[in-house]
Amino acid sequence: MTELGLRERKKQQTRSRIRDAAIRLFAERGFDQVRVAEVAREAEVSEATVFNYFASKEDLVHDGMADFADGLVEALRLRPAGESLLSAFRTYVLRPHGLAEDDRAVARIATVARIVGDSPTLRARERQVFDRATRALAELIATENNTRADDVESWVIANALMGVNRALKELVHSQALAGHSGKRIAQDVLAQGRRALDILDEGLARYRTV
Amino acid sequence: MTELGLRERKKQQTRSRIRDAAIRLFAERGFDQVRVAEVAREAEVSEATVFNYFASKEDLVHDGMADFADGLVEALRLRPAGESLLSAFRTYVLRPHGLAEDDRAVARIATVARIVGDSPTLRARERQVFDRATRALAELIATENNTRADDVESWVIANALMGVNRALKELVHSQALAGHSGKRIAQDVLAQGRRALDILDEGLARYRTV
DNA sequence: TAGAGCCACTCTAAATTTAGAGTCACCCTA
DNA sequence: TAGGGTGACTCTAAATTTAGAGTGGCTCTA
Repeated sequence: MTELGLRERKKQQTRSRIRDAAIRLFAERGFDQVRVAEVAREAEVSEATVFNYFASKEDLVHDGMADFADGLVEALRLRPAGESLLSAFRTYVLRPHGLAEDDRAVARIATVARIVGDSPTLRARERQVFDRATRALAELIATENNTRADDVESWVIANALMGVNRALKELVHSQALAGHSGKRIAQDVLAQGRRALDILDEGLARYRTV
Repeated sequence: MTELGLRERKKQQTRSRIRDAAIRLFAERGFDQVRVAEVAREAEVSEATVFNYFASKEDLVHDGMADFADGLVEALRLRPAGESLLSAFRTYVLRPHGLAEDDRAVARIATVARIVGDSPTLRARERQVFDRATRALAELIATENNTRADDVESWVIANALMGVNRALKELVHSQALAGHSGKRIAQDVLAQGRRALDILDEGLARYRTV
């Protein structure tokens, strides 16, 4: 499809080499026991180049995590004119993500999940990433509704939506760690995603009497 | 031994990738049927980079040939003070070249020999390479003897020495093409080398009556 | 608590690679 | 024999990578 030029192709290769090397070393010895210089050496690249591609050591792992979190915000921001927020969210949550056909990706996810789980630094960073995305989402909603940026309603909605997104990510991680197949994980994500969407639709009234 | 830095290591890798790609393509389709742009594509490098490393398309093949020819000149130029030219030449001819332990190198030599044999352009270039080296050797000898650069004696000696060098190269090529082992080739080179040196020692007197 | 060491990260200049346009010799064909 | 196409090779500016010398926070130890 996308005929990439030589320059662009090499950049992708370099980025992959660095990230793969990092994940491999982190998985072996733990995030804090590996220096960035070692990642660079393993990837056959200078330390400066590592920082050209990743803003921080933590980003070597959370690379895609920020993209994942921002992905929701962008999908909602760019939804077709006239479509409701909740409808666009439904589409986004139920979209195909390719895990069913890619067990190697599942294995990578499991590895990353373990690395993150083992490192307080990385868990903190993950919260930060989601927090920032949630903030951005709240601002988007507030803007669309012409309300103040710190409007409580925007925050509640943003948290609810990002919460679902994050919960599904957690689901994928735990399933991947449990060694489940991509196919099964995809099924579970779909089922749990629908349940979450239903809850959002109905609101919390049903919990009032619990 | 030699701890090469990252930059130098990558340059060697790039040079190898280009040369290997070129040899592979030339062996498949012939020297004239392959464009430099294709070599570049196969080596995953821009065309400009190919010319950064090799002055001409022909040098993709004769890469080492010029080094080989110049190697003799340099070895003689840098010989220990006081050692005679012929003595240094003997040392050079009988030096270990590693072919006995490297049958992959022998295979590469055979491939290159076939490519060169099939291309008039490349055969002409090979003659040119040896011619230039012979010229340089003659000048070196003339300089050392304080004679004019076009002194006949220097030329005779230079041609004799380079002739041996070249004959041994031809021997290696034909043996490699015949599929002989590196070990056997090394033995033959040594034996024939000694014979050649003997002839140089004795002079041509023995042929006077033939 | 001062000092030493470690390590993530930054900065700068130099080296290398790339894209792209252009030159030139050669061959082929009308 | 003029004109068009091909392909080796050159040139320039911009992009990328590297070496190497910092900076600054943190921890450990005397």
